[in-house]
Amino acid sequence: MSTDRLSLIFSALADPTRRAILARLSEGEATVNELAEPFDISLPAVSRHLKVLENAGLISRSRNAQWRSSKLEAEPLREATEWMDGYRRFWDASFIRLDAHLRKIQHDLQDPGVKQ
Amino acid sequence: MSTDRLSLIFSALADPTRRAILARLSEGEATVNELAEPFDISLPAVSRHLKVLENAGLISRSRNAQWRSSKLEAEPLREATEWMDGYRRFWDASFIRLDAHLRKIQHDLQDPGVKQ
DNA sequence: CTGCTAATTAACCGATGCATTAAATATGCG
DNA sequence: CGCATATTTAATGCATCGGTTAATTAGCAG
Repeated sequence: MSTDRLSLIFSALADPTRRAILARLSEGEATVNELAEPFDISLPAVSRHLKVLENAGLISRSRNAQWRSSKLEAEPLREATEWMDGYRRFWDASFIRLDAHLRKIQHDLQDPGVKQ
Repeated sequence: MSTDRLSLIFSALADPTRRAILARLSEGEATVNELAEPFDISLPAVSRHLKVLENAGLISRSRNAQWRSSKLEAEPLREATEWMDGYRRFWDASFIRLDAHLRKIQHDLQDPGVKQ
């Protein structure tokens, strides 16, 4: 029960079919049938992938007659990126340089003016 | 079978305990016992979380006597962020403005110089 | 109302995930 | 060697996941 938001987002993204669906939706809204077309899985399976994406906030859906259109909602990706940014200094080259620089300054303050 | 790298990374990140372990490791290497301490789950459970993180490339491990030390490896976070960057224009305000700007330029080229 | 199309829900199934406890393995030390 | 500590593996249980087919719901068109 009570799964936190970030877990919902990451586990929604953990499935390749769902990521493919998001990729398709980045080109525009689509109905369930349209989304299902490229995959050789059944319609109910796609329908449940969409529910997972919706629960994670990654898509929203609207009804137009008997068609349900899905739309990409990228806010959760912002949240996930924000979380990862907390680790940026461990992998981003420019951040690593900044880190080293700050460490050097720190060092120089404690042990200033080494000649040569 | 043959799970792709991104899926491994995202599903490793989908568990709150594992994210907490990464957070702890961002402050420095730690042994299994040290990592287990804040949680009220068994040692074997922690051990398996570490295996998941290792399989995703998010940590590396070394042995020192009977202690196994885990170290954060952030490269997979770079990969995940890179994937998300493909969607940046959908959520990053400055990217959205850029998008609008580019669209305007495109429009002006086709329909130039509307006076006043 | 009937029938058609779109989509979801129900019922089921096998695989995987995450936890447990108990047993096994690895390493250093007296 | 024999023991203590650190960690992993084995065996097990239960819940969730991702798929299926069959049945149901929703909306429009005649």
